Amino acid sequence: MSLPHAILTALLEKPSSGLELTRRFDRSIGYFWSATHQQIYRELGKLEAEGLIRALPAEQPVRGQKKSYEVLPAGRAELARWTAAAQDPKPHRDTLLLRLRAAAMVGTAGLEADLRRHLDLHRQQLAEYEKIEQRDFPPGKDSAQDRLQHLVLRAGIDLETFWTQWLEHALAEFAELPGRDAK
Amino acid sequence: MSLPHAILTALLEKPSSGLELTRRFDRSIGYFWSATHQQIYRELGKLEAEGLIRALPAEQPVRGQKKSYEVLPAGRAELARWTAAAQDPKPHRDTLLLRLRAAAMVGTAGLEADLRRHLDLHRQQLAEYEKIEQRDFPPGKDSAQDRLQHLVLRAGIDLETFWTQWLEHALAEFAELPGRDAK
DNA sequence: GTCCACATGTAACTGGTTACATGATTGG
DNA sequence: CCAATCATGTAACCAGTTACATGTGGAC
Repeated sequence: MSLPHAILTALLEKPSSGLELTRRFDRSIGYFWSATHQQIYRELGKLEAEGLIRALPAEQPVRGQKKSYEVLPAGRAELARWTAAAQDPKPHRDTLLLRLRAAAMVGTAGLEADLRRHLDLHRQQLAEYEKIEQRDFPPGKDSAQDRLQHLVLRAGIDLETFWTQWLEHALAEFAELPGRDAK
Repeated sequence: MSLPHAILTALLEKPSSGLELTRRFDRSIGYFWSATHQQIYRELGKLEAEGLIRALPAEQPVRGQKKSYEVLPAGRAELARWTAAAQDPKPHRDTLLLRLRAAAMVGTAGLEADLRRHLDLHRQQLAEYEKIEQRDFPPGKDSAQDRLQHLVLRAGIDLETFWTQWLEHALAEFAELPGRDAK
């Protein structure tokens, strides 16, 4: 039950239309909560029906016509409630680790190439985050909002750093494995 | 499409019944691919129907009676195929980071307590992983299988280390935030 | 003989993904 | 006026979650 709250957050940051939201879910917010445009439109409909957001301009119930939304007080209240409520961490699901464990049983043939590819992807993501950090968080900016958003970005940077290091370590191990395609 | 492969891996490590698998998905495998017993029974049915696994002993189609499975050659082949196939990383979804970003808009009231709770949970998990590392991977054990499994555990340890550090950092930031319940 | 733990399942629901449909606007 | 792009949506499907159902076997 987090997508609606992700959308509320995005709309509080800036009132937007469905497509604008979709674009922002491809960067920024999407870095830790991804969503497709289909999900977003579906959810916008629900949120509007529940009275948490409303369409901005003079009614435009026309298909193909831009429709922007803003958060209503009830929406802000719901987001505050949800943010403060205790939540248990969701169980992990990581395919790459699973594949490594599978490789311990059926052999590592073919896996190495994909590890390299992932390493590359993580390096790119890391570079992107670091660019964002330099652009959006210069030394001066440290209001409460800035600090919190910076903290989130920091998590992204540290996570990507972890993955690149771990993948480098894994590839090094692969290199000195006895039977490269061991049963 | 990873649950069946998680089960195949677990069954290759050791033929098991549904409940035994469930227990192992609460530790070990479950640390990076969790599953409930309902999922597991459903999937065991499918895998058997597809001829990737088979029930072990003299047919026991009795409810409430233990039924163990083993992997068939076709199952092993499918697992090897899947392990080697290129796969794109799945989009991230992290509620805690989302809540922090929401807090930048609606205030941090109430969030701090839950961060502390999460910090505690991650510390416990880290301690558990480290215990497992000492127990299962003493200096001598370094066959190809051991190395691969150790690599997976290493990822778990490093991830929990990252989270504990990040949460400590986040809590420190909270402590010196100007308006503790800033709008 | 009753209770409880072990063991296997069914059913309904929710959230995310994939594929497709449709209208509006703009540049050539 | 045609293609490309912007923009909003529908529908079918799939995986994971939650709630519940049912049977066995041993302890008391």
